[in-house]
Amino acid sequence: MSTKAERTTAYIIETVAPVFNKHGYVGTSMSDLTEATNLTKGALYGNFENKEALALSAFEYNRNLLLTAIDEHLSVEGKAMKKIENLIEFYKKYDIFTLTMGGCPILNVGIDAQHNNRLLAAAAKETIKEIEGKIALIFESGINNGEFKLPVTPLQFSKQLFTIIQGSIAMATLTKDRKYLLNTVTYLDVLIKRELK
Amino acid sequence: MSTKAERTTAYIIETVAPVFNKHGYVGTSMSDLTEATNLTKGALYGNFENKEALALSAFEYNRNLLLTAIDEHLSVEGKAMKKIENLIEFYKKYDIFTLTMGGCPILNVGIDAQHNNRLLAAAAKETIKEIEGKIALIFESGINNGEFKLPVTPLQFSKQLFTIIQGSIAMATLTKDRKYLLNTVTYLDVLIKRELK
DNA sequence: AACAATATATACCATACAGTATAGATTTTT
DNA sequence: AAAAATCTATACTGTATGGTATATATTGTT
Repeated sequence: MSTKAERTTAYIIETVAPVFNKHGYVGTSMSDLTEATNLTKGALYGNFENKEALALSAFEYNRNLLLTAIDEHLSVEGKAMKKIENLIEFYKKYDIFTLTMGGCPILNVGIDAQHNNRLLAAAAKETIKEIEGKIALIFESGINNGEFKLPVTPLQFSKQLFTIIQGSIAMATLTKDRKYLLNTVTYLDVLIKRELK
Repeated sequence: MSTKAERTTAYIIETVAPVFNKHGYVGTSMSDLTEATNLTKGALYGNFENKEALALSAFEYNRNLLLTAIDEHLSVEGKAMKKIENLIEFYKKYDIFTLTMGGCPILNVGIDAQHNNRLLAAAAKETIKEIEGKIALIFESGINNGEFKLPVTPLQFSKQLFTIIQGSIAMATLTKDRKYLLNTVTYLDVLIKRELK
């Protein structure tokens, strides 16, 4: 069983993660965090070196939630195409999935940190690379199984797929209209099946 | 000819716009702005009511630069398809276009302001609507001229087109890799020609 | 149960923040 | 060129910021 201190650290990260994700690194103050956690500065600074360390842990937490969800949807039984379809279904409801964390962490943190925090910006970039890699692996297996052929390399196809997904996430976020997710991600489904021969 | 005060106001907006666009509303301090403009607080507060008014004017300035560029590319001589192609060419070099303003104002301001400033968030949303409307008009004219047919309404097609464009802008920004713009926007070109029959 | 180790609360620091009052400088108008 | 209007610099609010020192509680260990 975990120690009290470990559970407190975990509690802080969980509680703080949506606050950072919503309001950004500079937009989140230490008092925002003491308020959210109902802890004092002493507790926060006892468990984390500074605000930046907190923000990095918070992003890592959200990132792990996302990567785990993606892994789950990609590890469904069946052919490669089935796995991709399952991932697309996940992204149709991505707004609901990211509701508790306060929006897409890649987009929010990545854009927010761009000119404000190198480490956070790098972490967001790295997460994109990981997701693209995961999707590319599925396409690769589909090719190796003779399931389909791709017009470009698996990684390139994965990048373009994820670009369209990220576009619909951005648009749904910016306009507060989930139809962008539904429509464009649905279109993506049609698109892929037409492209894979 | 314009008065000195008007020119100062214009100078402030121009100078301040990229700062706000890069660092966001909360991430930009009044002293950042006095530094950038080489003016004092007195000058800034003499010309603008407060920080929010400055940020709104700054966004409006960037937004106008963008809308003007889009208008220019859509008003090229020729058929509707030619206009769309011209717009796509513009977005291939969008990173260069937005270099001086410090990135895409819609994405930066829209995401940054999401949970920090209602007016800015609404302004970004409104700008998206305007752009989608402009593109939809071109598709509409193409249909009316008998140039092509669309599988969905002009506005819906425009929305999906812009979603993919905004996706490649987001990805290019987050990864600092302009290939996302080149590749996905190029793919978009192929896609449209296949879709329009 | 007593002790050592650790975690948290309180009070505080220097600095930075948005915003203001006012005096002096510069335009604009007459 | 003088007067009125306007713009800008300076000096100053009060408050909030991230971070720290230290005393007090709370845990974990023996």
